[in-house]
Amino acid sequence: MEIAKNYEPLLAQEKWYQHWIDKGYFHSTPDHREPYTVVIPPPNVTGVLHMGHMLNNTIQDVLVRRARMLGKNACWVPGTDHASIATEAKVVQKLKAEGISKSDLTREEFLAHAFEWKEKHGGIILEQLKRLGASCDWERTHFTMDPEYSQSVIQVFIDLYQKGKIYRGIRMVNWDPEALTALSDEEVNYKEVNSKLFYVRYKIVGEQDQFLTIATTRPETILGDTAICVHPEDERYQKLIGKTVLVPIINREIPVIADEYVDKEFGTGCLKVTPAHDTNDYELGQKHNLPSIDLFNDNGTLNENGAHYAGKDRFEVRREIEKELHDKGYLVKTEDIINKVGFSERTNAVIEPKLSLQWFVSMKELAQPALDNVMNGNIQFHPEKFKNTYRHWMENVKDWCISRQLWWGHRIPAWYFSNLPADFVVASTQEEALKLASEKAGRPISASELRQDEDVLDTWFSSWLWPISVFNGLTQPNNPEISYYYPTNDLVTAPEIMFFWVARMIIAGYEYLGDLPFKNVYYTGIVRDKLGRKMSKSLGNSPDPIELIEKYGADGVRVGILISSPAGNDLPFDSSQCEQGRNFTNKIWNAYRLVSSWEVRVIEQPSSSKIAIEWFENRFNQVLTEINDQFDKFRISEALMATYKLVWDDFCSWYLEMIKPGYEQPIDQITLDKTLGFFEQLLKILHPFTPFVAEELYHALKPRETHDDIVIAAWPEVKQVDEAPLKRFVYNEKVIANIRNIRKQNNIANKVKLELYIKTAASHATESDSVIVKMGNLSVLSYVQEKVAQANSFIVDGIEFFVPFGEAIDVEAEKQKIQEELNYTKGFLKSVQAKLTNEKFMAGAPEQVVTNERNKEADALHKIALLEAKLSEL
RNA sequence: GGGGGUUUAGCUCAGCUGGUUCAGAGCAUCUGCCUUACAAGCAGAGGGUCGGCGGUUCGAACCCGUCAACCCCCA
Repeated sequence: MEIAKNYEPLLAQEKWYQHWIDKGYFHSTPDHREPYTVVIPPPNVTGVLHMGHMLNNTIQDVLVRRARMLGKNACWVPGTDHASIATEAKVVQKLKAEGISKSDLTREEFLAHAFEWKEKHGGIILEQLKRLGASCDWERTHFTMDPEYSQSVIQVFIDLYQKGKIYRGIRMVNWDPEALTALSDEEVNYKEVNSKLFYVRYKIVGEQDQFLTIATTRPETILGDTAICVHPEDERYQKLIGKTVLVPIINREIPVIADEYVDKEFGTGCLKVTPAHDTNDYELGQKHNLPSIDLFNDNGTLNENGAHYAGKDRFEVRREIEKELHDKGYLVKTEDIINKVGFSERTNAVIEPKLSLQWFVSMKELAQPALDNVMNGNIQFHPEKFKNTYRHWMENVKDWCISRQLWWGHRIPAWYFSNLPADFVVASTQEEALKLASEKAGRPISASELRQDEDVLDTWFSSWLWPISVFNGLTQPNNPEISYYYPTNDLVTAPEIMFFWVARMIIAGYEYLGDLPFKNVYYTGIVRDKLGRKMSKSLGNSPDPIELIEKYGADGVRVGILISSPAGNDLPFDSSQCEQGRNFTNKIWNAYRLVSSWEVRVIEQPSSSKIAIEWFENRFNQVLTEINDQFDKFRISEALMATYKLVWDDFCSWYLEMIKPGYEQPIDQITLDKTLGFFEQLLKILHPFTPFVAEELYHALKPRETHDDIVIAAWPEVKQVDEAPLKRFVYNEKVIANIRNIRKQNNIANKVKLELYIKTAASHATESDSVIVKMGNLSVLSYVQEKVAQANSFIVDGIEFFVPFGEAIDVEAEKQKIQEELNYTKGFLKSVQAKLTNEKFMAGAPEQVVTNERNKEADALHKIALLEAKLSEL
């Protein structure tokens, strides 16, 4: 049968993925085997597959597939995250396009639209992951708003509330005036922007025409000022401390206070304090008992405290107030300045620090075990350097604002029974809330009096339970699944969400199961384009992963992604890497074509084949040891590179060439069987990286029993390595490379057979001769006592080799070549002898090192003698 | 402003406790080959003051100091 010259991946991909699913190979149930569990970082339901997912999930799949072959009960749990803000924004947008405004809908109606949207789009990424070959247990697909999952989220809220770890309070929060919700600190991106620094003067009360000048980037908040602050040691302002000044425009009187917080060097050294609108000012206000004057409405417009600016947007006010300050003589000057401004991660609106009544998790105590168990290595980070960042954050952890003014998410289970802030209870059902409320109020509370909190919980407040709740570990404590699969083994994720997610999962793990959620965290880098820019939809610089798969095959893309992405390092991605991956799969395919074309006949096994087999067997085990080691250290790209070179260089370029019969010549049974065996072993170690071509060829090699598939085949065992054949082979390689060089330098075609004479004692090992004859394409290989005249020559391991000249010779070129080598060797000898005559070296260096230097000296002397003799003969 | 990291070939990166060929790999480049598995290939070659300077040592890519550039996190 004619086999295609190039591997066509698409058919194989569809066929084998379906086959794996049909056989249930990815489905796991607890059994006697050691579990190997990975939970997927659940992608947003809003998302489509991007290169970051490709990298992340390829790594997970490689780990999972290898674990499965190692005989573990591998379970990779997939799922999606409801992504409160992002999804709500998408749904609002979609409704808007249909002419529906969110405010026209009831909560229930809106949620109906949202669920409909989720059903339609929420599974797209998971479907795309199948194209990549992801071996997830699809029967276990979870969603963070599934009923039982939601139940666990509410349960945790209630539990933490009862433990006093959740509280409700007025705090400064990051307010997104566009999404109209509070955000956690982690959802704010600080970016440098060009701003103006406004120098504004405030009249000092009780002085004639005396002013104090402050500098601010936010003149629109002046109306909310409640103090001016200076540094207590700032000589310029000593006499002002304790006096009062008038806020421009509205002439409200405010005190001048002193605090070391103020930077004397910045601006004028006078800081205006607006406790309601700046986090640091808020803290100053707390410390000095200053009132807070809230200036803004939720949507970023000014409220009635904004005087004649009420109702106008904060940025519009900034422009207008500049003019007014100027016209009225308050504005001293403006300067250009670059400062950092917080933007909402979701809407990109400028964040407004705002005093707001929100729900918080008190973090300090909860975080302690999570910090300790990473620092002591119970949970390992790869690469380890991320422990530093982690520690820093955990040691300075702040309370976590978990309420969001949204509808899409888990509704906060707090129920109010009056308008007083303290009149609420926390309960999982209305029924229970009624009971508790009645108790708390000391009177019967009716259902109509009870009102549930309108807000939902931060999405991360549900995803921090992911490794637990996908096994229903909270709703059904100690059930067989959670007992078996938890703790999970490896988590693969991006360092960007170390705090959002990783740290909090660890916290939840210790708080709720008293144990770590995973043993290893592998941090991937960011996928960047050729110019080093992060790949993003808005830049349009990201290739479509599905198109890549269609162009290069899933295996090719997997290799392309992994080939240069060490843990924690960014991956500068270029599709040429996928080309390399595709070429690699094609190479494997063609190796199979070669092997499959051979015809067996009863003939004697050539000794070159015997040697090749002995060598490759040991080589394979040597490299397999290395590959296993790389995997154990999570050095995935290096494991891939070692595999790549073993297949391409060792197996294809050397082994197959050594055993390859001549054109239309048969092969002997032993060699063929051994070769097929090697091929099968290679396919197995290739399988985690290139599962499709591996499965395809595994079945092409020979007919298989029903359940004999590579996806569940056993990972090869490492066998004892015999160093001797490996060493001999290095010698062979050198000799063959020299012969090839002579061909190259003298333009001798590969077809022309050469003669090789070796000057050495007869005792020299000759078992490799057949390999050298074959690979060097020699007509003669013979041992001689004397030098051969009129020949190209080279030296390997102190032995001289001669290849007689053909008709054309170039004595001068040959002389020059020898001279160059002679010069180099003499220089080398000199440096070695410098060490050996250095008394301090001889006294200080260990014996082994000195012996090595002595050997180097002897080798060099011998070589110099040979080269000089050669030179004189020419 | 505080903390962390990085700097080795054109690109992406290895180089474990300083000591055998330690200056490496893959890709890219160049040269020669359409050799009968594969031109998505074969066989070769070139390319680096290991960021700069100083120090410790018999010996430094590796240890110390310092300067510079870049990146990340936190404020």
